[in-house]
Amino acid sequence: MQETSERPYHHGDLRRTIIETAMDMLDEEQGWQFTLREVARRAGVSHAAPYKHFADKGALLAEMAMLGFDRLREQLTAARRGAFASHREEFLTLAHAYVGFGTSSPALYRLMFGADAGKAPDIHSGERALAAFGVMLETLERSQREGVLRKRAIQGQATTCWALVHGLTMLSIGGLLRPEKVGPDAIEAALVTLLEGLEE
Amino acid sequence: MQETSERPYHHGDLRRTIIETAMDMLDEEQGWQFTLREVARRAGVSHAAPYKHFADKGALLAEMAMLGFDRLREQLTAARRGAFASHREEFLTLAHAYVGFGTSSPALYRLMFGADAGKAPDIHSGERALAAFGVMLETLERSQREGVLRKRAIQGQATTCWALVHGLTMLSIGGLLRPEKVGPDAIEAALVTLLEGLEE
DNA sequence: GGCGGGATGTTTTCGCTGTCAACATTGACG
DNA sequence: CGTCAATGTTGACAGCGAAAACATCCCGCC
Repeated sequence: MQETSERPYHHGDLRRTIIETAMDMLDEEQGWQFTLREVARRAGVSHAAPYKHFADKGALLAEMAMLGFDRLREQLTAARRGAFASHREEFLTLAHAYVGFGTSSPALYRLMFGADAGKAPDIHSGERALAAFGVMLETLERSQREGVLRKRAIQGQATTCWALVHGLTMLSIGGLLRPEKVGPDAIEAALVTLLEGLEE
Repeated sequence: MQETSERPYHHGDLRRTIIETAMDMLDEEQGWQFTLREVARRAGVSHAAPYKHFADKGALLAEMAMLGFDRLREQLTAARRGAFASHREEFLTLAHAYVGFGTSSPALYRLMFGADAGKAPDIHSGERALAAFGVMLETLERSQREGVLRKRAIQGQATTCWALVHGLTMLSIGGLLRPEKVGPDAIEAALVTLLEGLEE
């Protein structure tokens, strides 16, 4: 009854296991400096096994980034599902969901927008990333159609929102928006200020 | 007349040379994956020489990030020196200088705000970094004193500005604000929208 | 039923890296 | 003039990403 060596030669679902293990390490190490060999070790396979599923480490990171965009989209659509008293409340909820995603998965968020992601040419043009951005854009468009926002080029307004929220997220991740530095409600204040610039 | 071996045993100013070489490679490789050994090679010294000046690669990167904050401060103060027709013009000039710094030194900017920088605990609390942030803060405070802005907590307004500008810079660096994607004046539009939220 | 090939995993090997320790050279200061 | 600290060099070590050669297994086809 020696079950230590029961492991079959083929893992069965290594690709998924590798991604999950790598995701765990991304969180633990707060960065993607983790070793592909260590991922393999944790997954219980030889150090070269991952190369049967990913051309190189960059390919694995790219896949992880995509997964990040999927999760972001899910989290945003989930946040939008509620009933809102006002456009303003809806906007704020969505924005907080976005920032919350980043602060609860800081390393993943950084990976999604990092320089390495930019090297894989179309990470941000792929439909999985665009779907996430789309959630924000739709909400904005609807608000504009209903006359709550100034009628300006929607792209400009979307850029403004996105940049502000992205900036808040990044700064927050970096620990630069801690309450003792910028006050307790800095994020909320920033979002409200943005709204007042957007609204009529 | 063999001047190849004229090199003295001691370099004379290796610390500076290493930093400059590393800065060059930071630009070329669009990231800080460059090799310490390659830096040494280019500097014409042995592969271990850098360790006489930097405890490890992280220490070199931290010093480079500090240098980045120095440059940012210089660029911002330089931009502020002109004469401005309005507070609005001054603000826009400053903001463009900030974004311009980031887009003309993308890898350096990323390094300054990257996760690795966050590991060296006080990179963003050191006076060199705070001096850069201070330029923006001063300008904002002056505008508020002169009654151009809503009188709200200055920290909240500063956070808003900083987050928006930081976000614009990051997105721009990532190539996500290219004119064919978000229109030609997206950055300008975002800044104006922000101003309208800040102003009375 | 068996067999052959493609997918998946392992082992081995390579060059390279960051870091360290031991040693060499030099200039400054007693 | 001698010695010491700062600075540079050489050589070593373990670990890494990647590729090549080899092993195992599952699946469809005869």
